[in-house]
Order: sequence, then C-alpha cells, then structure tokens
Amino acid sequence: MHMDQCLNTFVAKLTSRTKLTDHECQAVLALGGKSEQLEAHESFVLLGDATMSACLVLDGFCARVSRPTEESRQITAIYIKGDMPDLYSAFLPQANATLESLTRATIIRIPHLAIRQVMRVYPAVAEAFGRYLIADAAITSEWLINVGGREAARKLAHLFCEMAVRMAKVEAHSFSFFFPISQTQLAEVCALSSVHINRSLMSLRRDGLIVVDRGMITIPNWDALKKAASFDDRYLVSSRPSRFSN
Amino acid sequence: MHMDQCLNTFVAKLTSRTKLTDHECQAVLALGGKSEQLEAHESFVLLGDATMSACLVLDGFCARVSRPTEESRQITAIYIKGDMPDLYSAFLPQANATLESLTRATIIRIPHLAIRQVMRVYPAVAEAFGRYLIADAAITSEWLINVGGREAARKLAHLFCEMAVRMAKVEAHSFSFFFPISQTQLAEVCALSSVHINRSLMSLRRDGLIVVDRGMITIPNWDALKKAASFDDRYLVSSRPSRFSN
DNA sequence: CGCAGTATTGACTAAAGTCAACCCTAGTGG
DNA sequence: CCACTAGGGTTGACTTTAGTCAATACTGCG
Repeated sequence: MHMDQCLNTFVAKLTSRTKLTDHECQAVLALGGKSEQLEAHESFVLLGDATMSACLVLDGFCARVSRPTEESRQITAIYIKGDMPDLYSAFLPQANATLESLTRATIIRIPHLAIRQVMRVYPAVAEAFGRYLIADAAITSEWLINVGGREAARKLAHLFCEMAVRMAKVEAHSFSFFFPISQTQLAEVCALSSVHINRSLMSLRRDGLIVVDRGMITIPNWDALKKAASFDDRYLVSSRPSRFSN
Repeated sequence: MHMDQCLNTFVAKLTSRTKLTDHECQAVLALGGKSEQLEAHESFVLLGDATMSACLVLDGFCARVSRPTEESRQITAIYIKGDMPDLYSAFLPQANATLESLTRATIIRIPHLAIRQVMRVYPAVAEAFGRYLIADAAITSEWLINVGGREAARKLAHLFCEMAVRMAKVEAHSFSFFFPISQTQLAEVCALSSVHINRSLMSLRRDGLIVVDRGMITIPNWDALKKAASFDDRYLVSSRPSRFSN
C-alpha cells in the first residue's frame, strides 16, 4: 500500500508553501482512512452530500464536475496523486460539487474530525491547509481565465503546461508525463466540443508542440509550448516557505 | 464616514457562515486602516505586489482582473460593499491578481498584521475567514461553469441573479438593485465581445427578463430569470451558523 | 469475436467576433 | 451657456470560430 507515499506527496505540497516542523509533518502523515478503489467515471462525492470526511487521491486522476445545464458538463478542477480535492469540506456542511474519477483511481477518506484536530493542535498545519485551499482557488481562477480568454489550441496548451508543472515533470527542454485523459474529458475541461478538441489537438501535434501516445504526453519544446499558451507558472508556485507572516 | 457600516456588512457575511460571539465581532469591527477614494478604472492592487495589507470595499464596485493574452482582459471576480477582495493576501507573499475599481469606489487597507493578530487571538475568527475564502472560491468556480457552459444571454442572466442575491436585494417576485456596470465590463466578465453583450442584453430585455436604466437593474420576474439562468443559489449561501464542526 | 469507449473526418449550421458607423449623455473648459 | 470630448450604447454587414450530425475507424478487453 502506497498510502504513506501519497501522504508524503501531500505533505510536500504543504511544505512547499509553509514551513512545518518534523513534528507537524508527522501529525499530517498520521492521518489515514479507508482506502477505496474506483473505476473510471465513478463519482465518489456528490453535490449536496453532507460528508464526514475529505478525500485524498492516492493514485489516478480525479475531477470536480458540474452541470451548467441539463445537457452539458464542466470539469472545474483536476486532481492528481497527493491532492485533496475536498479539503474545503472540513469547513462546510455540504459538498458543493461532485467529484469523479477520470481514470481508474484510488482514494482514501480522512475524517473531518481528524483533520480538524490536527489543525487545532498545530496552528502551523491549519496555516498550511489554508494556503493549500488558496492555491487550489488560484488554479480555479486561472482556469476561468483560460476558458474565458484563449482560443481552443491555446487552452489545451495551457492545460498541458499546468499539468506538467503540477506533476513536477518539467525538465530543461523536452520531457514526458503520463496524463491519460480522453478527448471528451478535455472538452469538458476546456468548454469545447470533443470534435473541436480533436482538431485543436491535431493542430498542436502538427506544430510539433505536443506528442500524445496512449496517455503519455511528450513535450518536445517546453519554451515553445509555454509561449503558445502564454503560460506563467507563478499561480502554481505561490511559495512562501516561512512559518507565519508576522 | 461609513467605515463602521461596511465593517458591519463584512461581519454579517462572516456570521452568516460562522457563529461568532459579540467579543469576536467587536475584534473584527476594530480592524481599520487608511481609506482611499478611487475613480472608475483605477487599479489599487497589482499582480505581483508584495502587499502588507488587505483591502475592504467600503463603497462602489471593484473587480479582480487578469490578462489571458496581451489584447484581452478577463474579470474573474466582482466585489461589492463589505467584501474583502484580497483577504487571501494575508497568507501569500504576493498578490496573484490585479484589483481594479469598476466604478467610483472607496476602500480601506487593513494591515495583515492586524488581521493575523485577530486570527491568532480568536480561532473562531480564523475559522470565519477560512469560510469566507472558501465562499469566494466557490463563486469563482461557479463563474468558470458560467463562462464555460452557458450561452450568452444565460451567462448574463446568471450574473444578474448572483449579484441580486449577493446584494441581498431579492424580494418575492419583482425588485430592483443598483449595479452600474458597463457593457464592456460585462463583456470582460462573461468572456464575450461587447457587441454580443449588447445584443444578448437586448434579447433579455425583449423577453421581459430584466430592465436596465442608468445602472438600476429591475427584475420583473425573479423565477423567470432564475430559470433562464439555471440559477441555483446554494453556492452563495453555504451557511453553517455553527461555531466549529467538531 | 464483439462490444464499448475513443479517435478521426467531412459537410453543414450556429454562435460569437470584428469592423465600422452612428448616437446619446455627462462632464470639461472656455 | 455652449461647444467639445470621451465613454458608453446601438446597429448593420461580414468573417471566423466553434458546434452538430453522422459516418468510419481504432483500441483494449471480456
């Protein structure tokens, strides 16, 4: 079981923004819960659910999904290994969105009680959770900009840039990462039709900006892709490895 | 000076989601700072600024603005009297977006130090701030859904529904509120051209869904507008007037 | 093998953008 | 008081982008 592994990833995300002592890290690592295996396209938290726990993604890709109208779906966030898609739920009575697996995935559910206890005992952890939530919101905000303001191929380019950085796979010039998302799902992220996604993806391929092979994304020229996407990674980093600001 | 008035509005927003004692409310009300008058279209926080204070809107309308490309602008949030557009900045080293006035406006800047001290002394206030940030993020997420998933006129309808609820102006059937936003600004919110906004607005007017007169919006039939927008106000309420969840 | 989900392609339609003109109004300075 | 100006609103003609529908392949899997 690689549960520890993933809690480690989560702790790394926290400490990238907030300095935590070994003690505090241990307290977060001690969090645990029932693990669940999910097939692709399974929802594991429903809009309006009164949940008693928050999820941590151990493996696979998950998404926050909403329905602007009866017919359409909009993915408003993608979560990867080590993310907590609904940490916010520890503060709210009801889930305000549906969470689904995009691929086969494994999650654990960590009781709100445990989360809130760690926050109470270690204020620095509460601070770290706060920054984690803010970072998540910053991504949503950037997605709004992406969906609102760029043309189709650039939206895709921007998404791939973001995922590359979030998976910490960016290397000097050229690199690959595993991101097995279907074109239909890309359409739900970018608010485009799947046909148009297909054509835009092909245009990116024709331009040599990305290569896709069975879920493996290769970026032959990072600078070129970044430029095509007007990608500025500052919204993802937002690091302040200090303990408190006062 | 109606500074107290507006801090009251802010406290009301906090207490709608988190029960606070009189003592705790007083502590928030005691926050203060330099007040500033702004003309329309002035930016008062710049992307990347290392700020030492967070803003509270006393009067007028403000917005969070980003630039997806060189040419275009995207408004990612609108803030009204009693809102704190950048409360999050108390947790981050740098402002991650530009804040601008949409109309003439008045703001005050509250030092991060004061904010963090209230949070430290009164954990319930920290909790309330946390929920405030989550509520703000929920709105951004809903905007993503709106921009991504609805056709032009419905986007506008949804925005008007949201603003009506946020200004607490919703009455049984028919009501008015002051929302003096230009069509160019509406375009930047909805990610549409101003020409198309004009036409979509006219279509809403033709259908009798809204009446606009020099910044005064009248909604003759709330249910009809809500229906046209598929508006569900739950993302705005998210109330849990309890103190802590444990 | 056959199914289900996914990817690709073409032909056509619809939504939204662009360009450009024109009008109206509030605020400015003479 | 009035001419001038800038910002905002309205409209028409045309272009571009993206959506829709539908057919055809490809893939992994039971």
